[in-house]
Amino acid sequence: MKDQTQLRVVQAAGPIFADKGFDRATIREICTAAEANLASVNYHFGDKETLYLEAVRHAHALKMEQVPLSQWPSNTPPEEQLRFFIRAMLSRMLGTDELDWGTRLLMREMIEPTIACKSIVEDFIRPQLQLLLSILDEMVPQNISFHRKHQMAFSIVGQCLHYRVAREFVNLLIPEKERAEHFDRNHLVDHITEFSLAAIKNLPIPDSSEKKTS
Amino acid sequence: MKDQTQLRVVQAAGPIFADKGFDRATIREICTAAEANLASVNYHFGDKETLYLEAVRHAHALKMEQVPLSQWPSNTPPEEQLRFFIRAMLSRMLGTDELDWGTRLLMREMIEPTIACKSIVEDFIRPQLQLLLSILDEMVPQNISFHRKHQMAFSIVGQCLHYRVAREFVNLLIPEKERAEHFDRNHLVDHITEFSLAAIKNLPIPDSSEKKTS
DNA sequence: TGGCCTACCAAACAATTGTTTGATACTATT
DNA sequence: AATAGTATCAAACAATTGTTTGGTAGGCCA
Repeated sequence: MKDQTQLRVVQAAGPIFADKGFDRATIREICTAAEANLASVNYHFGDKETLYLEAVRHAHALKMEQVPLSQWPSNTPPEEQLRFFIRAMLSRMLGTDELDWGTRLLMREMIEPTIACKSIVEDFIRPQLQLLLSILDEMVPQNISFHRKHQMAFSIVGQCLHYRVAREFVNLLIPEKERAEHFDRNHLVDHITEFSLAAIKNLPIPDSSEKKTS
Repeated sequence: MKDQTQLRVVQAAGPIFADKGFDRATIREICTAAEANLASVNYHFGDKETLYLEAVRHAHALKMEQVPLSQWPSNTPPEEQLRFFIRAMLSRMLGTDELDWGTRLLMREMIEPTIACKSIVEDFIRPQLQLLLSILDEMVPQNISFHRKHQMAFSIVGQCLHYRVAREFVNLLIPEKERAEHFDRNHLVDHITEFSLAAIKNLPIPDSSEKKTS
């Protein structure tokens, strides 16, 4: 049977799309990397855009199978669950540059959404959000509203996201030495966890009354 | 004197680069928008890339003059200063789509830094960070360390950044109605401010001892 | 006036890139 | 064995795009 060139092409396309973007990535480069003929993209996928879509879905499927959502004992206290969650999310985002092209693809979808965006959110993002919400559920009053729980969740996610999205800015803002010493993954997990826990536990709980909006 | 075509080109280039990116934006489109000849880019700027740089610098200069950093009475309590700061930052990020191309350019620089990145950080980002740090200074113990203050600042910035970077994801995750009602600018300012204040005021202050890192 | 420089323009150029084509080997089916 | 279908390939194609060119108009100065 043929040498699975279709598969080789998708696999080669992922990293290339990830770090050069849709436009800068050329079919020629992808096919060369996949050791496939130039025409194989149009033969197997129709055009460049559907190859991109397929590559994103492939990356997404990979992430799903290699990063299981939750895996802690069922009796883990919610505070520790949150720490685990944050650790996992930060790990995914700050992945060493070898194999984090999946995340890079995701970032691109964020600021320049394509058709792949919707399925990514439903299959990949939403389950994570649900998990985070269920952790929060054990720490906040039962009667808290939908949107407040979501706002808290986004506050936590945002803190993690920052170190990926604004990574280059952080590098320029924080001196090398300081960064190596206090902004590595472990310290960031600790900080974000404690910052968030302190916030969650001391947040005022006015749910029905409107708040001052200056 | 000539019709300032050089200026017209930079001005036209900004929005186009912002929403199509460097590659998708064509010199022809820019020149058409600027009502300038196709050759003017190469005549006035040398090549496409330096035009891009000039456009970014131009956008950046505009932002600087139209969004003054702080303007609150000197006796404003730090809690309210923080609220103002967050409001200003969110406003800049969620700007109505007409004139927020400056921010869009910034986003692109974040995830795909060019040579313009460094000067943007120094002239635009760092002053904002300094201002935020000075606000925090009035709310945290004096002896708190450099990196912990910066981590707090990043936690605040990250929460705001999230709603811009992951905007499309939020739109898909939160139903339209809910979003219009509880995720508009005013409500987000309130939430982020209170979340951050609760965190800041209740954060443990272990500065010398290492923390658990699971 | 006559030269000189700058700004501008229409047209052409050269390189890249996505896509198509026609042929060839190979497999499976009848 | 003959046929049909699939996968692969080298080469060509067509469109786009950044860049260059040669020329024109007009201001400025000697």
